[in-house]
Amino acid sequence: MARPATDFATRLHSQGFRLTPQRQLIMDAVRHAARHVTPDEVYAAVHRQNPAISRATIYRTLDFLCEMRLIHALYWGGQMYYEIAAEQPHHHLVCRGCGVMVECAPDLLQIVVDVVEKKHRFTIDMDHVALFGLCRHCRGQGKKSKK
Amino acid sequence: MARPATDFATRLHSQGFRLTPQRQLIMDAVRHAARHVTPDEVYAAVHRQNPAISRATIYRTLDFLCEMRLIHALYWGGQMYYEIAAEQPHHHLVCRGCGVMVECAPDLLQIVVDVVEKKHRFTIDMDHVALFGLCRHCRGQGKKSKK
DNA sequence: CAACTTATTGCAACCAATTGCAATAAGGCT
DNA sequence: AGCCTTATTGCAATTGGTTGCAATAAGTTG
Repeated sequence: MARPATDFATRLHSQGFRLTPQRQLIMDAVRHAARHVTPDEVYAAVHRQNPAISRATIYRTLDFLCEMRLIHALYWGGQMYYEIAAEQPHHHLVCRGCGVMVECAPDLLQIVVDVVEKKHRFTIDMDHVALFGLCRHCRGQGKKSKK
Repeated sequence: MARPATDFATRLHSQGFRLTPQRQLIMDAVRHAARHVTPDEVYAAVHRQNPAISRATIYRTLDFLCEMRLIHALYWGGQMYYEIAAEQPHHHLVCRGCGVMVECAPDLLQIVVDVVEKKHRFTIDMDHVALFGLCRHCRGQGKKSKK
C-alpha cells in the first residue's frame, strides 16, 4: 500500500509548502477514487466533508499536486482527469472514439525514454504517458460515440 | 509540398461534409502558421480576412479538422495548440518546466505501436503523440518558469 | 505560547471553450 | 437556374478552469 499520508506532510514541508486540511481532503479524494476523477467529482467529494472549500482551491490544489507529481493529469475531450500517482507506474491508452482508457505496462516505453534521453537530452515522464488512438471496438467504424 | 487545398474539398465531400469559406480560412491559418497556434491566433488571422467569422466557429472547426485528422491538437498548461497534420509525422516532447515543444522522429515509437497493437488490439495514432517531461535546461532546477 | 512571516484560501471577476437554437447557405437534384 | 435538404454558422448563454487580491492560518522563531 506504499507510504500514504504519512510522508505527504514531510514531502511538502521539505520544499517549504504547507499541509492544510484542504490539501489532505483533496489528496484523499483522488487517492480513494476508483480511477480517473474529474475536478468536479473531487469537488463533490470534498464538499461533502467540508462545504466551505471553494472550487478554486480544488483546481489550484489539483494543479499543485500535479507539480508535486503526487497525482497525474490527463486531458481528453475538453475534460481534465486526475489519478493518484501509483507505486506501479503505468501508461494510458485513450481511445479517441469512445474515450475508454486502458492501462498498459510501462516497460514498453523504456527504450523510447532511453533514446530520447540520449538524442534530445530530454527526460520523459515515465509515469505520465497517455497515448491516443482507437480501441478494438472503435477501429471498425470511423464514427465517434463520445458523450 | 503535398496535396494542399485541392483534395481538401473532395475529402470533405466524400464524407458528406461541406466546404465553406470559414473552413478554408481556418485550415489555411493553421497551415501557414510557423508552428503550433492557439485558437486565439487562428481567430486573429481569420478575423483579419473576414471579421464576420465568430469565435465559436473557430473552436468548432478546429475540433472538426482534428476529427478529420487534418490537424493535430495538443493541450498544455490550460491552452490548446494546433498544428497542421504534416506529411512527415513526428512526435512532440513537451517540457513541463518551460513549455518548450521539441519535435522528434516517429520511427522511435514504431516498436511500441506494434506491441500495443498485438497485446491490446489498440491502434495508437502515430501522428499525434505528445510526450511530457523535462528538457535539458529544466532538468537541473525543480522550479517551473511557465507563464 | 505569542508574535511573525508568508503560503494558502475564498471570493468574485475573468477567460477559454462548449453548446442549444434559429438563421443561413453548400451542394445535390431536376 | 431554382428548389430542397440538412450541414454549418452566428448568437447568446453556459460551463470548466484561471487569476488578482485581501483575508486567513500553517509553521517557524524567540
